[in-house]
Amino acid sequence: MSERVLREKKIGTQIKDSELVQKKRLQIAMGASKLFIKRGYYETGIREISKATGLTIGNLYDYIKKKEDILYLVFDAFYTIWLNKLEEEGVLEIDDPVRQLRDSIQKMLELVNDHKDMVLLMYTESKILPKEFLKIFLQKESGFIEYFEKILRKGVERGVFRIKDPFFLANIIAYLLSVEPLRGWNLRKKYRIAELNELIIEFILDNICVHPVSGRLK
Amino acid sequence: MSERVLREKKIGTQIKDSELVQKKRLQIAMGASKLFIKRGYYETGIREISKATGLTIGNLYDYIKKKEDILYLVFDAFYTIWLNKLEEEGVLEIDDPVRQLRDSIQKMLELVNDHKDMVLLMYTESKILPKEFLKIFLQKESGFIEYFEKILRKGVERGVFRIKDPFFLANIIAYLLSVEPLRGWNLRKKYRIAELNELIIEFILDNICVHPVSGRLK
Amino acid sequence: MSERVLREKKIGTQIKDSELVQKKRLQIAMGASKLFIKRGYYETGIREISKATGLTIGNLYDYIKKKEDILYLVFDAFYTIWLNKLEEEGVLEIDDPVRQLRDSIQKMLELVNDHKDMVLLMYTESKILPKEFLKIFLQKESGFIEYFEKILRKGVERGVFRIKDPFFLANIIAYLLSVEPLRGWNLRKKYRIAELNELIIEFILDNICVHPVSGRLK
Amino acid sequence: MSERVLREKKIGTQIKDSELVQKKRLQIAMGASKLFIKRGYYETGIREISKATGLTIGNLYDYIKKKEDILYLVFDAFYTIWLNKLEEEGVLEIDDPVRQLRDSIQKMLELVNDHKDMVLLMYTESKILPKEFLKIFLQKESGFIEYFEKILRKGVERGVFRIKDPFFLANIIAYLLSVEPLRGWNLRKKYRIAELNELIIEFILDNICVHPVSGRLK
DNA sequence: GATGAATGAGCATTCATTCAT
DNA sequence: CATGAATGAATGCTCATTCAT
Repeated sequence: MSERVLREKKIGTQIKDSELVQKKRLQIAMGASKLFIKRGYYETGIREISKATGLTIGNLYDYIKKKEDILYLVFDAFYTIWLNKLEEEGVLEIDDPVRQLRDSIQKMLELVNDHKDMVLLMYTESKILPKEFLKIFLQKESGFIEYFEKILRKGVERGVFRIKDPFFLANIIAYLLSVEPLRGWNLRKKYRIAELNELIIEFILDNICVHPVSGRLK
Repeated sequence: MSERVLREKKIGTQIKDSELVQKKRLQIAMGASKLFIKRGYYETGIREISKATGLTIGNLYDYIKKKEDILYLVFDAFYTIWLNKLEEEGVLEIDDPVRQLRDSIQKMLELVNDHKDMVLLMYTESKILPKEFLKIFLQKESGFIEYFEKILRKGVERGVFRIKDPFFLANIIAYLLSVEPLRGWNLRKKYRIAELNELIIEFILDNICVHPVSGRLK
Repeated sequence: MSERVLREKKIGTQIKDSELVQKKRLQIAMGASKLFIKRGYYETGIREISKATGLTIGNLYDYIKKKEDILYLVFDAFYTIWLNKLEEEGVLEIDDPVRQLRDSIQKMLELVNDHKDMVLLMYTESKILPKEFLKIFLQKESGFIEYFEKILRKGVERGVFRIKDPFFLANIIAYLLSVEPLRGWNLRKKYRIAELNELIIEFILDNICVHPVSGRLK
Repeated sequence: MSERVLREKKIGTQIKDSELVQKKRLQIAMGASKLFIKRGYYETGIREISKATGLTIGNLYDYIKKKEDILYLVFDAFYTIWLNKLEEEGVLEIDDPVRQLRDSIQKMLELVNDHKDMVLLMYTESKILPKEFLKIFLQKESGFIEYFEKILRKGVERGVFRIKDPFFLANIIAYLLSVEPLRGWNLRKKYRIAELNELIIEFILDNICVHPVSGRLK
């Protein structure tokens, strides 16, 4: 997604078998994510997490140092999953900026909609992350925004986009991807997911493209 | 802001003197808000709130039933303050839709920037509100969106706005008002507040207005 | 015992009624001391202490900050008790150095023997005290040694004691008072308490006095 | 040191190769002793001991049954070391009781001063030893006291010591050897080690000898 | 004989809430 | 109405010990 190398900050552990560590941490992330989504970080106890992950409490703590680390594990796991999904989709290699932007937004909206609870969790609980992990988290997010910025600049160079400030717009686009998780309570009154996604894409592209692209306008 | 009557949901209390109740509840809201902003809801204890508000713990519980109620008191107090501020500003009575929209957004962005921590708190902690209070909270938010929707419809009628879906756009506008609190960590790298506000206003208006209005374009 | 003022280091508390604080802290000290003596500091849990003191755990923690504080409370209570006992005995006002020394040692040995477990506890667990409290504890102990030093110096001035180094000897005397708690396992094989005390007193006085005083020698 | 046979109480083990057992147990004792001295028995975890000894936890438990056993291993190892040291020094064979007593005390004081932390540990933590091991520990200590008692009796027979009760005095002498570890916090304010040792030796000998021996008195 | 991951009871401590005064 | 001491279940976390490999 970005050339910048995101050095993986490692949570300390005594366990020596590093494959096992990875496996169990994924297990923890998957088990805990459901609970965090359902009841929030603070209302979820270690005992519940232990039960949900199938690890005993002591064993759980062989793979983390503090409860907060679990939140990082959860966020990290989903980020990884999402990045893999996007790569699989092939949007990273599309040459035409208009199509690349449209498809990227489309795919990401689908991703967000499939995991809206997780997105919401990230917005509401990322403040809990230990500072070092918060930094990594925001860095990954930054890489994500840079991806949009690059597409926008490419489009400007090729004369298909008319944009005053690609950095600003990239941030806005990234932000708009999360309307549903954050404002869904109101938007869901009127639109179904697919409609909403269509509206968002149009809203962005109409604003940017030199030649109208919106399907509906035709 | 909205004709819809927002029936005040009352928190139960044994105290008879209703003026006293109102006074103390404001006292609680103001004292607690600082703490919630600084350390979050869960990390703020009742004892701290008691100290910050100048009420003894027992007395505090004469005006609330559960800790969660305090969060509602806080949110409610700020909503009231903000609505009053907006009314004072006179934007509600502006006739020209373009000017009214521009000024409304401008004022609200200023309000948001003066209280970005509180806005962030509302986004991150509103999930904690007891369901009944969450409903009220979202209703008030709805009224707020309706206000934008009305301006937009007025502009469409008068032929100064070209908008496909005023409801959708009103939601997007309301959502965009909070970019700074939610995405500030990245945007602050490049822009000062005033610049950012300018960019947001342009972004919205350029998208809507039949005749270009953006200052910079001229 | 010493003119030096031992400023009481206060353990923090939220409780406002300071008489209550004193009462409850004594209650804690008395309850906990038995447990510490029986099973040691580390093997005694807060839950046991709660039960033994008749305070609920939460209430217990209204009067202390950490478990370690309880140890200080225990030591402090006994020090106070012992000092009062010694004052009551009237040994502080005896004028004749020989008689004052003999009676002081006698009384203190009795005190030590009545509380040998507590003395042992103080030797074995004082290392656990928070540094600030350990300092106070040792200061009190110092005052105690100074008391002996003064008697010794008085005796030297009056020509009834022949002593090279009163400070050293005062330390030795204070140390010898605790033979029974620390070496009792071996001494008890042969002596009853009274005999042992007599032996200790003789051992010290024979070593110091210009004119033989030992009862047995007469 | 004593004719009494101290039957070595064996800690159970499944390991057949008894030389290996001895080697590993010494390894454990040496590694653990440093930790116990630095942080005390209770604050030292098995994992730390495992690391410090270079044995994996599982392997550690092949040579002990409970954590307490390690304490015994530590105490035992040092006792052995000390006894060997004393034998090497040749004090056991000195014929003249005055010289033998003086040299024995001197050597032991040096030993104690070289290992004051270990001596202190023995005083403060020996209560933790399983009863069976505590008994052995005290028996060894007894043998040690008997050694002094014998010298004293020999001196009495030869008319160079005037002592009422050699058993009592032997206990006192053994006890006085540990003043520094136990009362050092106060004595160190005024004396350096060598001075203190000199004072202790004088104090004992002056008390015992028919003819004054103290170097300083001359 | 050696390894180290797994166990889970146990620990000290916190904190929203109550209620006698 | 106000006070603040009392409650005790629940929390995050540790650690001696075991046992399958």
